[in-house]
Amino acid sequence: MSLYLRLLGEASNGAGATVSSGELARWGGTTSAQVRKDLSHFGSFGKRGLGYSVAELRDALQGILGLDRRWRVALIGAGRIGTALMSYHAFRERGFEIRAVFDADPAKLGTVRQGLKVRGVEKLEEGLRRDQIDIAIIATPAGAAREVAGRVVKAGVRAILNFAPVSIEVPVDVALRSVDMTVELEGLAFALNQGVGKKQALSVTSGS
Amino acid sequence: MSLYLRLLGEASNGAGATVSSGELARWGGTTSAQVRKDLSHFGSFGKRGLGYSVAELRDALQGILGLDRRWRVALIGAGRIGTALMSYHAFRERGFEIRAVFDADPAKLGTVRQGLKVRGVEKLEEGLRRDQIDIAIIATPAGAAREVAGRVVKAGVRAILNFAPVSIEVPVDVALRSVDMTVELEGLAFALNQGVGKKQALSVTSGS
DNA sequence: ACATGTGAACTGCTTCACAGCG
DNA sequence: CGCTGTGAAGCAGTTCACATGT
Repeated sequence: MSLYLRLLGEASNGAGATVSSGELARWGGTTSAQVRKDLSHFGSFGKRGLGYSVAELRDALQGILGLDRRWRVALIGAGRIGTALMSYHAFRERGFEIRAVFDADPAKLGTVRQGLKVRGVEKLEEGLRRDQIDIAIIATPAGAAREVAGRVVKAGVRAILNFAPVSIEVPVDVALRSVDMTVELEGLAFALNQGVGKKQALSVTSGS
Repeated sequence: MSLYLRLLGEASNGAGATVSSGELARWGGTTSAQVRKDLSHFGSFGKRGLGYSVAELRDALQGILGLDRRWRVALIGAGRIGTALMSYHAFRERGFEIRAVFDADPAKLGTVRQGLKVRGVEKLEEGLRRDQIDIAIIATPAGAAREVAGRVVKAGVRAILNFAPVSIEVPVDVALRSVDMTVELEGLAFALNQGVGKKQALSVTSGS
């Protein structure tokens, strides 16, 4: 749960050098037992009677989540969402470096955005391999997403973040995450329709 | 699960007028029993020995998900992500209309983007109420997200879609969804770190 | 005394298996 | 005969409760 890592980052400002499972729980909207189970699954980081050292726990989580190294990311699709992602500083801060950008539109080919030259999709496989890309972000129109995903997988990339509003199938040895804003909005509409505000609530967040 | 609705939309091109639970399952990456359970939870839409009528099921799901009406959406934050969302046609197609845009930057105040005039955040509460906003999308920098969320809730909006990379707390009678791209990438990094490609896979999608 | 770490009970969801209807 | 709808079994993840260590 990379959520904890974020919580720690927020907590380190002003809070003491130690946090209890209860504090983390209140912050994260869960229970203290939940927090302890989650963390204990990876090892024993806490000190009994005290809690968890913020700094220690943060370092441990960074190691577990693989944030102690840099990841090479390719962005496929330089449309509205793609360009927004290029300038999303939170990525770089967390060790995710966008090293390559591809697009099918010849008009965009060769243009430089955020210091990155847009390459043609026909050079996708070659580029992914040459730049040793770890993670591919698909920000193409829905129609192109499936084909792109297939090519990305064939080129040997084993992690895909999909922003296109289509379901994508990948081999079991490829990690896939989909961010579908329409689905999220529909979830909210559903909640409102069921009568949030009457007695029941809905609060969903995706975790690691 | 609004995922089914999307699948139906994709299936309606070319496929027959009827689908079996097995077909939906393969498309959605689950099992036939799962599909039947999910759908049966809201009623009996299928015909035994045949399957589900694509058109009938789609209409039923639209009703359940509240997509038979239009939802009034406000966008708070007209930065990179915000502007990308404004031109995201999939929203409008699904009945989500962005009716108001707010931003704190005086330079953007009054400018028109995608046919929407940017208003100052100080008029947030007034605007939300006047335009009878159903859903607020928070696309502000991380630092401002919490304050904005609080004001939105106080103004009576009961559904929030948060794009800022911070955890937000809302009363139980407010529906909240968070789209955190950094968390998604971290999830992928974690999967790669654990050795996807060895024997285990990770495939996560958020549903309704 | 305080807060972790963990076995035990529990809850909710997924899978199985089959009766029933077209 | 095929596929749905659903009770029953199985499983994973959460909550409870307490023993243990500082």
